[in-house]
Amino acid sequence: MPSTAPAAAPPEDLLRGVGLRVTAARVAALRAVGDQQHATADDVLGSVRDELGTVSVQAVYDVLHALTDAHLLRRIEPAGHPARYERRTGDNHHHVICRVCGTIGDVDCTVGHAPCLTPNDDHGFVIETAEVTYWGLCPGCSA
Amino acid sequence: MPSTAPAAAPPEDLLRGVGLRVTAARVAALRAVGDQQHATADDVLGSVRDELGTVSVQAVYDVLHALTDAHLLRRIEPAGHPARYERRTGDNHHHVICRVCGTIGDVDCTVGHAPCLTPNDDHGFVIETAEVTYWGLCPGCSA
DNA sequence: CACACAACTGGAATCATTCCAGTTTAGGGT
DNA sequence: ACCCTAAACTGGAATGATTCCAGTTGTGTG
Repeated sequence: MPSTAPAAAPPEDLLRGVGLRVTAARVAALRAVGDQQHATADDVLGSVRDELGTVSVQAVYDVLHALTDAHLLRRIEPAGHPARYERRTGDNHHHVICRVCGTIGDVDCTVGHAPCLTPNDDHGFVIETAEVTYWGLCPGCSA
Repeated sequence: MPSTAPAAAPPEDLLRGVGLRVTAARVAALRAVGDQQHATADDVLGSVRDELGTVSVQAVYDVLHALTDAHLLRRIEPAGHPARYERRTGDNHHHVICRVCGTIGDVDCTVGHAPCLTPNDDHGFVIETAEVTYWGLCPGCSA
């Protein structure tokens, strides 16, 4: 058995698996992001409130931070848009973003794999990750 | 003679070259970003005020937008940081950013060139640009 | 089953940026 | 040279996303 539960596992198990307390807000948030990939904090707030009634704004931000720190979620911050959260973590994938409507799609690393991970001149930086964002128009907006 | 003035040309000529009115604020902002590559709006505001005395916050944002729209500046928006502006435009270069201090370095496109420009699965998007950001630690912060 | 600390509440604050209505100014036209 | 109009700038208020804070609640360990 793997030490980390698969993403399909029940939210409760995912939380215990990374040593986080199981709370209603966390379970609901995890499910919300599962249902709506690339959800904003506000989207999550909406879903969680639908499910639990009242939840504070702060709780949602706290939850999203805790889950992101535990690598159960990944945060992406497209220029000019509020942060978005997704369940696919740890697989170095990238994103296509529509300039018009902001729709986001997942893109697996291109040409071979991880081609952009090593810049020619790294300025002496110790590089941890390379993030690729494709900007363009989604099928709907290009019509 | 080329239709676009080289970046080394006096700010006044650059502005006329793209059909923008020559104003003190624009000239000063252009010089400020030339002096301090990857400057924030606030940095530019500081420099411009040093040079001209009083300038409104709004004027600096207006100027930065006008210059960016005219491709005399390029705006970069690193996740979790205020926007930054640079003079190198039109050459599809990328950036290394220090997770600790936020220092930014320019990186020419890597392996061969433009390797990440075409994703395998583009989700039907019409892709305009690919943006690569390397996250890591700068020489100072990795010590 | 109690208790300590993690998580949550609600309200105010912050930061970068934008909106707005009124004033000034660059530069083409006479 | 100087008018005049659209473009640029002023200053103050507003916005949206996110965070800070002090007090309350709840999870799960001992």
